[in-house]
Amino acid sequence: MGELREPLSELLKCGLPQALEVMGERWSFMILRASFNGLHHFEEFLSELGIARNILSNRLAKLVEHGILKREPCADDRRKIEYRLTEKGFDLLPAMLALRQWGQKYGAEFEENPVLVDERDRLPIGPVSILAHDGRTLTHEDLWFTMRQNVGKRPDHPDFVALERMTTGSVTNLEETRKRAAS
Amino acid sequence: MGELREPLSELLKCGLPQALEVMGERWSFMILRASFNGLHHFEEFLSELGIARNILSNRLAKLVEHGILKREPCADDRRKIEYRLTEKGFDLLPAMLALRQWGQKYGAEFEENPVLVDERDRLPIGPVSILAHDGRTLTHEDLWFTMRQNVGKRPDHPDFVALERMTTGSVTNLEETRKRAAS
DNA sequence: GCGACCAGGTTTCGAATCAAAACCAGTTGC
DNA sequence: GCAACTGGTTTTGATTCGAAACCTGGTCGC
Repeated sequence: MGELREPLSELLKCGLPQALEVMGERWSFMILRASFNGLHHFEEFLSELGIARNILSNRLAKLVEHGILKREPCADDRRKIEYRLTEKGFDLLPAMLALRQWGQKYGAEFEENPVLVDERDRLPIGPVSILAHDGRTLTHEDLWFTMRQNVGKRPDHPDFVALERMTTGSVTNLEETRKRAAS
Repeated sequence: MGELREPLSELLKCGLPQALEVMGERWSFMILRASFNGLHHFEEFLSELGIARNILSNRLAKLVEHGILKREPCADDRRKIEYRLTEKGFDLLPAMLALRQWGQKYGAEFEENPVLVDERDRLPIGPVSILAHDGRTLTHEDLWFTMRQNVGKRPDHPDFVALERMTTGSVTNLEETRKRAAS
């Protein structure tokens, strides 16, 4: 009962630490944004971002090392190196846009220009969203943690073990649930 | 024509720098995650995260200063302070989940447990997604930059000024567009 | 081919940030 | 009143950051 809380916290080893290992460092997201904006060369990043030379060198190396960018010599001018997003890099777009939209919403000195639109109808994109498996958009109030073996089961299912409401951390476990089911 | 590229880059002052001002610092996202997991007290964060005392103190102060957490003395025990997410803090959930899912997808030593499910059917949530205004999910290939005044206009519209494909940075401008429209 | 120049780094060194540990100040339980 | 607990601050070294100088190929003009 009481011991559910603690193990649950302990078990919450999610992907966040791994994500932050690279992207948590200063400039990583700004370099990523520049890549998404079509920049490919060292000197372009350098002048666009106003980052120190050695730090840029270091970050690009780390992003390459982690497979977010790929580094290849330019065919036509072998002085130049091209840094391009990999599939893994492209997959960071939702995270970057979510951060960006949040910063825009609350940092907002002025409205942004240019604006991101979708190809189909040229209207601004909507907010980056958390979707259920069937496409409904969810908020933090809709989210719960549960053990893998409980997926899809109602909390009064006999095999149910534990469930925790995200954010509040209020726990529903077998005993409590049985009581509620019986009453 | 050629001068479009440069001003576009210059103008891309998006919300990202403002977002990173707070959330770009080490531990900020981990503290946020802990808050979403229902932790509220200094010593809880301390033992859960393994962060240094002074750094935690500093980060909590900054998160409060930026309105992501609110700090209030506990009613029943005035030694304790409660740190709770504000609306602005809750709005970081998509960004945090997107990062987390990305880290899970590529860092994945083992499958995560517990898992996030939605209240309705207890099935695992889907990937955090970029949505068009009408709810279609978009990828980076669907995204373009355009000036605010062009929103909703086709590129062959007479008032159209400039448009840039995200990622590749290939530019469509008035002259090119007219040519294509005429041919 | 040769010297000037350019892209992309590395090195050096002072400034800022991080982390571990010790210390400090209100509250509370007894 | 006194020990223990919560949430800090201070101090001191280790790590990281940033500005500027230097280095090493590749390219270009001629």
